[in-house]
Amino acid sequence: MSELNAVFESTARYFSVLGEPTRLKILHAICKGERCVNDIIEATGALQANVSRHLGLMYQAGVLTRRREGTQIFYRVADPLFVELCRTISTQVASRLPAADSQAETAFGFRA
Amino acid sequence: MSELNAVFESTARYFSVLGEPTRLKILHAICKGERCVNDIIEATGALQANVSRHLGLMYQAGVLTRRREGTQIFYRVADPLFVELCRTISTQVASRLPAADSQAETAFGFRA
DNA sequence: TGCATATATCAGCATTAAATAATATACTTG
DNA sequence: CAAGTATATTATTTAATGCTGATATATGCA
Repeated sequence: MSELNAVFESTARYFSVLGEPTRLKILHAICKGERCVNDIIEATGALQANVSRHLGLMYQAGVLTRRREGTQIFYRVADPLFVELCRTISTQVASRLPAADSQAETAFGFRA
Repeated sequence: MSELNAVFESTARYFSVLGEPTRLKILHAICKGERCVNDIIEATGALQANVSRHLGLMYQAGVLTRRREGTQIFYRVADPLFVELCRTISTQVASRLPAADSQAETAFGFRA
């Protein structure tokens, strides 16, 4: 029974990875295919150090995958499940948002 | 483009609801069927006030559903999807946990 | 070898968000 | 009124974020 606590805490940490706007922005930026860090920086408008930290965090959590090509590194979502997850939740969440319904459909490539 | 930020923030808040060990413990406690608050308090070992707050939080987030019967209130998971979600993630997460594999199968009623 | 580019990492700081505990109080129903 | 829950308050603590800036690593190219 007590060992389950470890599972709960790890799982919580996992969900927390997805519980941050900037990281969702990053996921959104690469949900249609891999992108190099520079592209992600531009897409999110965040600072390089911050983007790198978030990418490293998501990579370690197993949400993202890396691939090096020359001097740049391409990130992609490890499992399509994550994107679908974000899409599902964001669609449901957006349906409760005032007058943001139209935008919901563009998040995470819904029907894009 | 800027309105998407609202979606990202709401979605992040949503995932954050699942990103807390005590709340996952609560979900685990009621994943097989509805439970009254007292049962949940016992199952989690948390204080009544805290449990109530977590329950209220998850209820408002749309994760839980309420039902009153006399003086007690029964909570249940709003959508089986959530439980499956937790099960999926916790199973994957637990597979990386040292020597906790056996426990993973009991979390959120996996193969129970 | 040496330099430039792309990315990662680290440190320090200010701010904010959230959790917990503890306690008290209010509400609802029988 | 009693039992079961919800809510509110306060204090404390923990942790995450962003920013700035500096530094480190890896690759490619001259």
